[in-house]
Amino acid sequence: MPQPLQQLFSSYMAAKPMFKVQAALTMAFEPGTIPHREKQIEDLGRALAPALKGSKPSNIFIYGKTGTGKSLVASHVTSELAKAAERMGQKIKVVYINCKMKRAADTEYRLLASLAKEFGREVPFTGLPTDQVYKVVFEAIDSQEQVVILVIDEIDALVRRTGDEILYNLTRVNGELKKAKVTVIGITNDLGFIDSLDPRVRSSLGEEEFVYPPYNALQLQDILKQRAEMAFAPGTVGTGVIEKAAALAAQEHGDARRALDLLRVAGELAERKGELAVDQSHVDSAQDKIDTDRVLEIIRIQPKQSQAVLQAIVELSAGKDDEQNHRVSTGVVWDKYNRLCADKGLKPLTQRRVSDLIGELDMFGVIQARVISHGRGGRTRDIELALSTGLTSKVKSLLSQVF
DNA sequence: AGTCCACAGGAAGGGCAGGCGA
DNA sequence: TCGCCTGCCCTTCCTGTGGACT
Repeated sequence: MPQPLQQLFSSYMAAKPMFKVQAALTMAFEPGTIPHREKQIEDLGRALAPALKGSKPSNIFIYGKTGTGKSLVASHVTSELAKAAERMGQKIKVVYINCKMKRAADTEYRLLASLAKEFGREVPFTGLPTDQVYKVVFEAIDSQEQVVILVIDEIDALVRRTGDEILYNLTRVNGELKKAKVTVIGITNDLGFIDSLDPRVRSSLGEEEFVYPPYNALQLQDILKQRAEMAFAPGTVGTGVIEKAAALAAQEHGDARRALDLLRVAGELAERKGELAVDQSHVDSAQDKIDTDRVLEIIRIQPKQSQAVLQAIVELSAGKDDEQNHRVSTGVVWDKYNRLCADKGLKPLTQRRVSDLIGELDMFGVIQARVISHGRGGRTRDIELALSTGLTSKVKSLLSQVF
C-alpha cells in the first residue's frame, strides 16, 4: 500500500474524534426531552390517556410542516403511554407506519400487509384479494382485548396514491371488532389535506386536531444545543455554529430536521478535513452539500423516461439564452423529448404521460413548472430548471452517464 | 360576448409481473 | 398449469380552462 495512504489512516486514527454520538443529530434519535413541545406532548397525552382505562381514545389528526416535531412527539407520547400501560397491566399496542417508506406502506395493500406483520401474521407481497387481507388484519387485531394505537405518518402520501377508502375502513373498524379497540393518529405536513377527504372520513378521523407551529430561530438553537451536547465531543463546536445552523433552518420554515442535518453534515465535513472543530464555514458548505446530494440522488433514482424528460428540459434551458429565446412549454419539451428518444432508441411515451412526469419533476423541486395561459397561445406549463449553475453542470454530467 | 388555442388533468381501462390456491 | 387477484405504468378518451384575439 502506498505510504501516503498509510499516513492518512494513521493520522485519521490519531485525530481526536469529533463526534461522541453522531446519531443524536438525526431525526430518528429520541432525546429524553423535547424542547418547545411541552404543550403538544401534554395535549396528546391527555387525548390518549383513556386508553389506560381500556377505552378508545378519539382519533387524532396532527398537522405541521416538515421538522416541526410531529413524529417525534407522537412516538415519545405513545411509547411513554405503552410504558405506563405495562406498569398498570393494561394492554396497549402501538403500531407506527410511515407511508412514505417505499415498498412498505405506500399502497393500501402494502399498508395492510405491514399491519398484519406487526401483529405476527405473514401476508404475501401481492396476490391476495384486498378484502381477505383486511380480514387477516382485523382478526389479528381482535385476537385479544387491547387498545391499538395506529400511528400513520405521512398519511397524505397514502391517500394521494390510493384514495381515502382505506381510512374510511380503518375508522370504521371498531364496529367489527369484539375485543380490541383501534385509535388512528394521522400525521401530515399538508395543511389542506383534511379538506380533500370524504366528509365521512373527515368527521371520524379528525375527532381531535392538533396543529404544530414551526420552530423559530431561538427555539431551533435550543434544540441544536441539546443535541450538540450529546453528539459532539467537548470543545469541537465553534462559536456561532449553532446560531448559524439555526438561522439557516429557520429561513426554511423552521425545519428542525434541516437544522440537525446542517449541523451533522458540517461536523462530518470538518472531520473529513481533519480539523479540530466545526466552524461557520462548514455550515455553509453543509448547506450546499445537502442541496446538491438531495437533487442528484432524486435524479439518479428516476426511471429512464423521467430522466429523458429532464434531459430534454436541461438541453432546452441551455439554448434559452441565445437568439431563439423560445418559451419552454410542455409541447416544446415533448417535441425535444421525442427527438431524444429517436436518437437513443427509447420508445417515447404519450404527451399525457410526459405531462405527469413534468409534474413529478416539479414536485421534486428539480424544475419549476407553472400553469400559465397565453390566451390564444393556449394554456400550458412554463417550465424552467430550478437548479443553481453549479448544480446544473453536475446534473448534466449525471445525465450524460445515463444517455 | 364569443371563439379558440394548447394544453391540464380526470376517468377508465389495457397489459404486465408477481403471487395465490386449486 | 390455470384462473384469479393485486399494484404499477401507461394509453386513450375526454372535459375543462385562462386569457388574447375577433
